[in-house]
Amino acid sequence: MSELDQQPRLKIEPLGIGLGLRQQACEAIKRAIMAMDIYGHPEEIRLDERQLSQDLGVSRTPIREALSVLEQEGFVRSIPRRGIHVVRKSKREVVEMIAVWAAIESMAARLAAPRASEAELGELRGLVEAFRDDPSGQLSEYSDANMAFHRAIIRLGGVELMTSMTDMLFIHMRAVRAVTMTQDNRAKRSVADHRAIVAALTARDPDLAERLVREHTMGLAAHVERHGDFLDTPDQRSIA
Amino acid sequence: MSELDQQPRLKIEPLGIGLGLRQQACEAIKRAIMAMDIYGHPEEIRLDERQLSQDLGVSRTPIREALSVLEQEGFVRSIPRRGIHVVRKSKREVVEMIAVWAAIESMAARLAAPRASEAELGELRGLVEAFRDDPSGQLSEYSDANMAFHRAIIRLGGVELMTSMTDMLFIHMRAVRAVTMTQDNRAKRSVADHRAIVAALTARDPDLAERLVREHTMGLAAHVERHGDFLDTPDQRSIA
DNA sequence: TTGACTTCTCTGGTATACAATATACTGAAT
DNA sequence: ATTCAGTATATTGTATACCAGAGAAGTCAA
Repeated sequence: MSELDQQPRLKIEPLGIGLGLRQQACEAIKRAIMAMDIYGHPEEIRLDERQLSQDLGVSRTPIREALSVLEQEGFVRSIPRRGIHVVRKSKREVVEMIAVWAAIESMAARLAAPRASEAELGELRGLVEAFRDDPSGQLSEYSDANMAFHRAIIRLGGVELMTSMTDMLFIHMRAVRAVTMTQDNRAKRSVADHRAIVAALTARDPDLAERLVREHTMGLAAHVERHGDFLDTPDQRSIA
Repeated sequence: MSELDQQPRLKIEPLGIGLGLRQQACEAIKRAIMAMDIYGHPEEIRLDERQLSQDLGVSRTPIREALSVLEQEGFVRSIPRRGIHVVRKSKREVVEMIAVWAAIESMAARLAAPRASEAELGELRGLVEAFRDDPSGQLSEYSDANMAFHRAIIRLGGVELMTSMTDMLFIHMRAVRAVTMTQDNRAKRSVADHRAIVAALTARDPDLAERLVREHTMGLAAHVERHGDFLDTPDQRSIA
């Protein structure tokens, strides 16, 4: 076994092969979907299997399998003979996703309060204090740090399933984050909430940590409920 | 439009057509997986695409797409040129699923406390009181009623995403339920817990309802943590 | 002029054929 | 006898060809 270390082995990356063409197509399409601003233009975004297949240079078969996965993940919706289109989450769906997120993260915070090491809490504190002053100027950076903070709390809960499930939710909410962050001076208040959450975790208070996380995230849900009408202004009747 | 009503039209169900052959295959395979006792025999359960295709009478293409979905849902795992096998959830994975379930259901209970109508609470009470005496004799029936109770609470939360997400978790835990129910006189204590939960909801106490649901379900998680070693006795090294 | 019917085309759904790879078995050489 | 290598087979991954259904447009009749 020790030969593995001294072996030069020119670590060539299994580029393309070995990972399955389906996963590549899946990732590529997912990136393409996230790259475009779904909520920017109001018309339906349709996906053509043949177009995608010749764009990616592969056959339709892996494209279709990738689209199956994406449909299962909720990114696209396939109507039998009508086409495949990118789903546009309605306000209600976004609010529901935030509620599930709040449920999971608050439980994670409860679990994290006794579990987290001092070092982990230190990292968490670093994520918050980097934007202790008004983050309004660097909203994009703060948005990333914000997500990193919440993901860190969930990770500290020690339940990997929570991490994977919320990661999927976060991907969906990626397009919504930026907009909500700009409204209503939420970024500034967010920092204060985060500091209180870290304090509760440092005090090893599960009940308080759980409550703060829940109220913080459910506050976002209420905010989207009030000001998130832009999500389904065009027509959610076309989907429903 | 009124002609549609008087049209005899022999309402034939779109059996096979109209729903997509993929979904049918997906459902069929899922049912087959759930039908067999996964944790009964220790050997790996392998699935052969061609076998499935000729069993179901369709080509391999829809089978493959169905398996893609099932893999995404966590029922099967596909190793590139090695085959597809049914996943056997490890004890850790089951405990994590229960923890996520607890997170979601406790939040649902919190939301349900102010929302639920008296009629809905009455139905809930009916589910509990049907087994007010010792349910040890009818464990199978009680197991179903137990699941119905928890699903009802989550439904009362009013967040549909919670229902769909936990339904997926429940499907996975279906094989585990029966075993855990028989151990340690859990069924009897379960009834008492459920009655307390209904009382908290009836009293419109969100905090108490949340706490009771959480402690009840996390108690199950702790129970599986202690006595659920049968889940990965054979070899979870073959997967990991 | 308008409405209904027919046809054409575009799209996704399905099936089959082909290619690549991993495993297992067999043979030979040491 | 044991081990290594090569080949064969089995199984999955990919591509292409074909089919069916839905929508739109055009034409004919009232």
